[in-house]
Amino acid sequence: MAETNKKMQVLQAIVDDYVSTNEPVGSKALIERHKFSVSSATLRNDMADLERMGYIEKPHTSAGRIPSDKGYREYVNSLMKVDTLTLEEKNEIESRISDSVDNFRSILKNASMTLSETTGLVSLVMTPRLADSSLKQLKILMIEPGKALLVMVLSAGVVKDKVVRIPNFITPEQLMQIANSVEKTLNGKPLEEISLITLATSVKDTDIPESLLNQVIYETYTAIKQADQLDVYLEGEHKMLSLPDFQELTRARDLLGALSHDGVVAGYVNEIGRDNDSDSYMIRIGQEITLEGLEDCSFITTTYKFGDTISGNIGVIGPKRMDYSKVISQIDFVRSKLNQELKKINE
Amino acid sequence: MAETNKKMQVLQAIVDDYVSTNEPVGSKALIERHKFSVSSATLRNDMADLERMGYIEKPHTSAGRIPSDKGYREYVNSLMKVDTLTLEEKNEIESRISDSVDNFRSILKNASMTLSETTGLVSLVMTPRLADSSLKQLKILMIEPGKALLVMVLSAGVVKDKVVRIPNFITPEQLMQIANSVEKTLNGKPLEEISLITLATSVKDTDIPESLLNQVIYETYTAIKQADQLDVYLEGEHKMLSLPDFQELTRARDLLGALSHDGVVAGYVNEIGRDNDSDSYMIRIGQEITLEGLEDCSFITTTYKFGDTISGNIGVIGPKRMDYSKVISQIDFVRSKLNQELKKINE
DNA sequence: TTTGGCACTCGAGGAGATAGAGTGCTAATA
DNA sequence: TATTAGCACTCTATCTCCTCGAGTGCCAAA
Repeated sequence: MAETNKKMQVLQAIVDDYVSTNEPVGSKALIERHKFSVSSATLRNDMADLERMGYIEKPHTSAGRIPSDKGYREYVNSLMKVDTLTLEEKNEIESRISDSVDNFRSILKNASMTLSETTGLVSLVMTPRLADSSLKQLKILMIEPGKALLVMVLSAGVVKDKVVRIPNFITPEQLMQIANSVEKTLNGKPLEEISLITLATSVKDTDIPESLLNQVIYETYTAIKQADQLDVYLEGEHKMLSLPDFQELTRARDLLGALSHDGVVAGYVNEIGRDNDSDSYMIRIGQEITLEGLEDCSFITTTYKFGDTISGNIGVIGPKRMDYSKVISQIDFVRSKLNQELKKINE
Repeated sequence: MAETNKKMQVLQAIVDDYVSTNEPVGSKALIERHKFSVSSATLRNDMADLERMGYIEKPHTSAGRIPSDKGYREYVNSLMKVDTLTLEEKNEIESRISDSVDNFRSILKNASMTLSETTGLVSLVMTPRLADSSLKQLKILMIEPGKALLVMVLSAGVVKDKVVRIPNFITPEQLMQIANSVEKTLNGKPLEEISLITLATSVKDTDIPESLLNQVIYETYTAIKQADQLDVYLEGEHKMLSLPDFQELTRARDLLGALSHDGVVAGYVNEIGRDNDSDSYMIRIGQEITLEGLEDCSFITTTYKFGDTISGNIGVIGPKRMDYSKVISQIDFVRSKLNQELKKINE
């Protein structure tokens, strides 16, 4: 066990070095940079073992070693030390975050940009999953004959609206009547429990012709379902081009191509974050990522909170070879500031 | 004059060839591809003249010629022939555009993606400039004590909303009263004419304490001003990496870096499109573009219409070396379909 | 178990050498 | 006077060859 421990120290040193230099690390360089009390030959033996165990690999015979996915995984799980941000870093983040316009979307976008700037990587902030929030208020306003505005206030204060088409000859009074019934039934209902049937029964005892009702009901229903749509703020894609990891332009091309499907990326992040206790970090490394074109990347994501019940994802996408502990602490700080900021607008 | 005409034919051939091959074009290649009834030596003389006149230049002594910015400009202004899309191309565009969700933002985004896909370049679609539209309806809804929702319906059917903070102790009735006064004054007013003073005078004969009024007025004012914000849908940045022009990664980096400031790009496009009669094309080539990092690009933009009065920009950003006439016809078709689609949702 | 020593491997990068496309210029031609 | 053939020259892209050096694995000694 003691010897395993020793080997893990070597692995840790290799990952640290490789992350900071982006060069395959050899036994000699390792001795120089870290004060191991053994010779390079001994280290070579350990490294050969680590390779046999699958933690590291060599690009070619006469090169140093680089961590494998498994190596990174081990590093992330047990080896890396927690990094703390300097005061300047914190101030920088704090001042960036705090000068958002006080509007939900801007705050998220701003948080995403801040995160990308501080990490130098691609950042990702997603709007909250609303499926498990509930409808606090529903208003239907007549805009003009044939058109109405549906305003939904969800729990935790998110507001969504949609212009919907209604029969031309519905009068404002009739609409109001429908609206009142619908509102009464739906207010407070979790979004997921709302179905066409709930809606239809809510208005069945009015004296408005059914043909009129149906269209309004249907439009309302789709509007509610659409409210749940995930938006994603992906920032800093171009920063990947500056990293030594994606200098090969075919790689860079594939990478940016994959990132351009932000919906796909968001869906994936949503997936891996689905049943995760909040506050913890989801980390996916290299081949663990099942998205085409992102096999050389790592995802680090966590959740931010908006109100008591709903939460969204925030994180970064970077090369496998990234400073995991630093990035995690950066995400962590941005996340906490984001939480504060959101709390502010939510009273 | 006839000889100038001849030279211009040569210039046209050079641009055509260079655009399609991306290789400096030499006198011999030119003879082969186009049926000029002269020898390569004669052509060489003409080319030397064209170079003296500034229309073409050579990368180095023993290479062929490439068009200069001035050369492209001449080509675009007078030489290129109008391209027409094939039926398949039209169908492709049409089917893509027509399956948008019927919601303003989605339609614009979808148009942008379609344009990027068909041209293979970066597309750009901006939300309309609303400054010269007017406020058709203003509604203020109480969400909960201390918070209200401001809904603005602008001329041409655009809807904007914003959650605003109001004094805690304002009652729904008081808010309604304020709202009524404000609505009465503002309805129909062009956004530009609305000022804090207009707002303040609109409510001065109510019996609500001024301190309450002020905050509501102020929030309303900023909300209205913010409604004018330009959004931009920039799609397909990564496609630039596939073009032979940006194979040098420093170039690619600069380019994508510049494009990542979508606000700046949008501002620029807005600027050049400001006083332009609709339906015409704004074309900016190479150095004509005053944005850092985009000196090797060209912008082609035009306007789409939403309703009778307001309009937004649509266009592409590509390398100087692009098939101008083809791209223009592609933009044109997408634009016309977009106009149709927007008309549909606007009744 | 560790270490020094040694032969071996392989890629990065530099130095020529060559081919080929293109040019400008001159002198002959219609 | 405009056009053309011919020719010397230029420059880059590409290929091959070579060397350097970091790194390895393994063996034998400590």
